[in-house]
Amino acid sequence: METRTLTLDSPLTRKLSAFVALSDSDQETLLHFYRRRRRFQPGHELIHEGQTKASAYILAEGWACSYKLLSDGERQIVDFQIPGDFLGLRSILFRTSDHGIEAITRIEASEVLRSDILDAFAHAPRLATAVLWAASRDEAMVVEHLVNLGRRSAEERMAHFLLELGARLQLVGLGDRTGFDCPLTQYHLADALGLSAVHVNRVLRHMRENGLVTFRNGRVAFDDFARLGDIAGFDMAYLDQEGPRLR
Amino acid sequence: METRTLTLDSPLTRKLSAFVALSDSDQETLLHFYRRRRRFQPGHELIHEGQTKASAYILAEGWACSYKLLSDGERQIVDFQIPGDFLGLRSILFRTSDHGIEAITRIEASEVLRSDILDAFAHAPRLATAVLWAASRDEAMVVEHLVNLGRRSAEERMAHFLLELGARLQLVGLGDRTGFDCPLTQYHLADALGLSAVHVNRVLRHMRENGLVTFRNGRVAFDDFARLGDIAGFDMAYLDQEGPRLR
DNA sequence: CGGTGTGTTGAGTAGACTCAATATGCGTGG
DNA sequence: CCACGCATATTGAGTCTACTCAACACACCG
Repeated sequence: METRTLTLDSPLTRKLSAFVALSDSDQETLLHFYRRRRRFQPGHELIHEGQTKASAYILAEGWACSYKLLSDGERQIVDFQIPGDFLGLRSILFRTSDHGIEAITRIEASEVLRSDILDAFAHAPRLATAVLWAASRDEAMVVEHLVNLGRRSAEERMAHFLLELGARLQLVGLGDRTGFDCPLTQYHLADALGLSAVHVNRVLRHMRENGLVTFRNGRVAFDDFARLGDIAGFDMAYLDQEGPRLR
Repeated sequence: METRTLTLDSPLTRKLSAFVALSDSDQETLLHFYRRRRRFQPGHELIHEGQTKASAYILAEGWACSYKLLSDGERQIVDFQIPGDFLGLRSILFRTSDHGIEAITRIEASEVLRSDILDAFAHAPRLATAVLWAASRDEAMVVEHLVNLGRRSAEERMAHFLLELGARLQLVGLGDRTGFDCPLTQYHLADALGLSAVHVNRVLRHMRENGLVTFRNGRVAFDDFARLGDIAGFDMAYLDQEGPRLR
């Protein structure tokens, strides 16, 4: 029954395989993405907004975030990236990057050149479909984030955000129902949730005092998972990943 | 110099050609997408949130919007679709649709089945790359919308939204520097911008009285394009479409 | 000619913001 | 080992943006 001879257990291979059945040759092509392993310090800007010729990366270790800057100096964090995530895809598909990407912790990542991607698509066409699928799942997360900003109160946003992050981390084995380790500052939360840092602090205090969730010393602890889900209206359907759909 | 014998001038062909040079055979495959022409009344729900087995559509005429509903009955409009736009791609890539799509005006659209897409990707692999490219451009718009909701004031949001819509309509010949015809109600604007309908009304009045823009009787008139762009911090780089990039 | 959808305006409220001061923790250099 | 600086977290006070509720205007349509 087992037709695969290769069992490449990289996070990316696993992620893409969730959408499209990849042949051995497809998987071998993917290997090329892991040739250029890099290491970056916290705060390092991997991709600069407006940069031309940018690379993409596959995150192996640590946290990063993608963001856009506004003319008045404020910033909006679009998404956080955790181990296994692809990062900066749009910045290689387009001439100039429409967003910046910054390391939050010390990170390890494989640099993927524009030519790596395009060659891969040319030699292993199914990869293009697989990447489209993965990119669409990322887009679904951005859309949910957008709903969060547009129609939810500060506390609902926070609840939703922490639950989504928790769910994503669980998928890669970095958290469980009780909580997860989290290197983000309240400024990161503010920039992601469209709030002021001061208000983030107040909201966190309120939620802690109400026995919902405790964010302290780099750890998020879910004190009442069920009630948190109620407040957030958290569905999780959009994070859905199921077995290979295309043979 | 001209290697193409086919000149299929559909909006979608033009859009995809902006990213990837399509062969005659690719373009012929695309033709299959136009077999099932449909017509829908205003308010018709083309895709229901949570629907399984949904189709996608290519919009030929009229306006539509994609949205998500919240448990309390509110809705957040994620994007508006205008002629030439692809609509509901994520709803066929995933088992269940994470968003709804509704006709705003009477519309004409070609229904694209899941199998149409997947067959096309199998027979004309470059199409998968082209669609990935187009989907990424759409994602860039969603990201800019997200920034709008997270970090801009009501007036800035409105300015940015109207300018973006104007720019997109210009690309398909449905508007110019002076303005464009717009079938949206103030409720649509409210649901898109994360504001209450009452506040949308006030903001529009304020902008009209300040000689910025006039939205009346189904027409948006830019009274001071430059100042509007200043207020919005409108860049337009993310809408960028240039000649074929991949041969 | 009344009903329904849309737009308009006023009055009062509340959630989130800004400014400002004060902790707390950590790394570096003396 | 202590002192200092810097980043982050916390709390208070006052303000403002955008919201809710409510009333009314206008147009289109059956």
